[in-house]
Order: sequence, then structure tokens, then C-alpha cells
Amino acid sequence: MNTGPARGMRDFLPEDVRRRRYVIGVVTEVYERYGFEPLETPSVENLETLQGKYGEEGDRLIFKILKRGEGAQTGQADLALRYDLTVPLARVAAEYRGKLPKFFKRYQVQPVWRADRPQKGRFREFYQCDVDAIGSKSTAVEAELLAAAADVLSRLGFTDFTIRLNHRQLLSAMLETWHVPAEQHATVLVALDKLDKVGLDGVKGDLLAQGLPAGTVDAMTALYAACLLCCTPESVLDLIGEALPAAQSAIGELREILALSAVTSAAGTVRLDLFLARGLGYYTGAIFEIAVPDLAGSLGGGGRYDNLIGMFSGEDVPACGISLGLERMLVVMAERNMFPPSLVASAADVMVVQWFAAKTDLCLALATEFRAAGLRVELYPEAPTEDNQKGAIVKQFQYAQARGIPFAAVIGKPELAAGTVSVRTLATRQDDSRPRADVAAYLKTKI
RNA sequence: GUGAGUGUAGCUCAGGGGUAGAGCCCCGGAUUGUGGAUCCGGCCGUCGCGGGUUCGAAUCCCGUCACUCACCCCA
Repeated sequence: MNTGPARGMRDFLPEDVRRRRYVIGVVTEVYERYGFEPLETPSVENLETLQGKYGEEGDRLIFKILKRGEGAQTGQADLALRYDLTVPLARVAAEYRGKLPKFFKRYQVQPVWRADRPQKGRFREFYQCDVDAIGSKSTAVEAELLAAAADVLSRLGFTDFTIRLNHRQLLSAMLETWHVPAEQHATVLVALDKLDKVGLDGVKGDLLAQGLPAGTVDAMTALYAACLLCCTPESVLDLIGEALPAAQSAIGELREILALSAVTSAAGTVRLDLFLARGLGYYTGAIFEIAVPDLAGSLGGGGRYDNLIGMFSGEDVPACGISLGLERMLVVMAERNMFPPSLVASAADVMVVQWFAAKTDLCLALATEFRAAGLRVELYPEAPTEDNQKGAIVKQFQYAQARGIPFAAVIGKPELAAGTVSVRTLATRQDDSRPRADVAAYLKTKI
């Protein structure tokens, strides 16, 4: 019998859970500081809610759930595991339009599922940490979202991340200006996105291989090469503005986002990147992607999606959001040893040793007193036997030591007679006998 | 969907045609009011699975599955 979890899924042992909770704690604390409110939605959505929102590639990766009952024979699916947190949010925004505030700011930390092939930092079940703001077209929204994400990463100890920034309308203005056929939009954007991997000549070759006219390819790459020579984002935007009159409003927004970000926690981390594409279908405006040098994928990403909610309600509502990948952050943090030492602390402050062969009640009573005092207490579950008391007691100390529990509490014969408890500091093996009534308070001063 | 690598004890891995190994873990002992070291002993295996070659396969060949990594795409 295979005892491993299903492909791409993971079990989280206690140490893993502590690390995950630590990161989630930082994320939610920061998000709340920006005025975002918590939301949770079901793991399962109606299939039609999800389909057609993510683009061709995304739709293929949706985990579908077969119909029950008579429908089971047909292999038809009517439900699906949620693929991201943005589409469920759009559904909620459409459904509760009247109940939600005019500007609805929510955060959501929940698992999503994708039928992808797993690899480093990529799983079939993973947590996204989303923040989204609904109801405003102001670029202040983008700036605050970028600030919140940058704030989270800084607080977790990341110092070398960058937020790549681009705009969907700038990309489409470019595609239109160069008369790229609609069916080639996606592959051309993907080719341009690879600039930092394959270089300018690589991109050029790729575009020519796709059958774009040489003149178009030259114009594109010449523009991008010129941008690479610019030393400020502003001059890049000037250049693009001249070449692509259709991109005026996108360029204006990018200018605002860059300027606003400079006065937030995101200062110094936002980088204009005209090659950033992003595959998800629903983005309409600014798009972001967060990266660190030694991770192939991204730490997070997001963008503006001003007509996704309209796909549900019929009435467009502007919206923008950003998502941090919990396990992406965890993978890098584990590699770089970024967890605070307190996270590896033991499960208990003190272990009650069972000294006698048949006085479990005495030990459990002591544990109860400790717990009432607020200590985290482990009772060694097995009492010694009459014929091997010593061996059993040795094992108890060894067990406490191995589990990293700092103190052991013992009531043996002299302690029983004197009404005291002996506290052993495992690390130093020093014993300290105290009146039973004082022990809990004493221990609390030591931890 | 494409490509590569790895599957041997609970864990980490060695062994590459001739009796299945080491370290760690676990259990017991040296040590009866006590422990991390040391020493001694013990437990632990369809060598991923199926087929083929061979007198003989963990080892060579074919297939298959699983995991890992990369591409694609993404968090």
C-alpha cells in the first residue's frame, strides 16, 4: 500500500505547520494593517463559474468533479475545485453587490488546486494569499496593493525581491500597432516575456520563426533595445509613448503607479518591465509579478481586472488584486534559513515524569495544576513497571531531551514525603526542589 | 503535453552477473534515584512492479509505475 499523499499534495508535519502558520500570521497582520477584511469561500465552485476565465492553458488545469447519481455514467463534470481566489471573489462581489461596501477590500488565504505537473515550488494543492480591492479605478489601489505585498515580504526578511510592473493595454497597443494577428497575440507575448532568458537576438529569432514580418520584428526589437538603454522608467515611458500613441492611458497609469509606489513600503522594489506578459485571461490593466533571483517561478503576481465581475453580474466593476504564493515563500525561506529560532521550540514547557509504577493519578494531577497555571505540559504516558523502574525512568528523561522539552517535573519518594516537586533542567541536569504549590509559578518565570 | 534523472531496511545511501550491506533510528544490555558519550547485542528487506537474457539478475535488456528536476505555464 502506498502511504504517500496523492501526487502534488503534501502532508504537513508539526514543524511544517508551525512555519506555515508563522508566514500566514505575518501576511494577515500586514493585510489587516492596510484595511483589508477577511473572506473565505468554498473549495468547490460550479464548473461554469470557473470555466472560460483563465485562458486556454488555465482552463485545462482545472480539477473537475464528476456528476453524481445518474450523471456519473456520462463522465460529465458539473463542479470543480477552485483554481484561484480571484474568480470566487468576483462571484462574491457580483452576488453580494448591495451588502458590500462601495470599496470592498478583502484578503483571503486559502488553498487552491491545479492539475499541473508538480516540480520545485509547484504543487497541485497550494495556498494563495490574496488581497484585492474592488470598486475603484484609482491607481492608488495598485500602489497600496504593491505596498502591502512588499510590506509582507520585507517583514518576512526578504531583501532582494523585485516587483515587475507592466500594463495589458500597453501590450495590446503594441500588438495592434504592429498588426500582429489576434491568434498570434499569446505566442508573441510569451516570446517577448523571455527577453531576460534568451536575450534580444533570441527573442528576434523566436518572433521570425513564428512568421512575423521581418519589418515588424525589427520595429519591435528596436524599440525594446532603445528602452534597455534608457536609464529611468520615465524616459522609457516617453519613448514608448512616442512609438505607441494608442498606449497613452496605459502609460499615464504606469507613471502614476511608479510615482505613488515611491512613497510606500514598495519604494525601490517596483521595476517597469515591458516584457512581462502573464497568462491569466482576465487582466485588463496594470499587471504585476514578484520575483526573487533564485526561484524559477514567481513569488506572487496580480493585476487589474475591470470586467471580470461583469462576467457574473453583467455590470462591470473595477477591481485589482495581488497574490502571494505561500509555498513559494516557504521554499525560499527554507533554503535561506529565514525562520525565527522560536519556531523550532518544543511542544511543551515541561514534562511530568512518572516515577512510580502505579501513581499515574498523582502525575496527572500535577500536570493539571501546571496546565491551569498556563504552562504547556506533557505527561509521559507510560508508568514504569515494578521490575524495571530505573530503565523506564531513564527513558523518560531521554524522551524529554529528544523532544526538546526544557524541564522535567518529578515527584519521587522524598518529594512525596516532603510535599515538594523536583524540577530538572534537562540541559544542565540540575535539580531544584520546591514546594508543590510554588512550582508552577517558578516554572513560568523560567520559560 | 515534452525531456532528463532516481527508485535497495522506518530514514540517508553504498553495492553494478555468484550467500543483500553500512550509518542513523528503534529495542535490550554494560549502568537498581536517573540521561547526551562509548562499547556489546538485537529487530528491520518481495532490491518499485512486470517480462526477457542467463546455469544464476538488485546488477544486463525491454516495458510499466512512482518520485524528483527542467520545459510549457504559473503562486
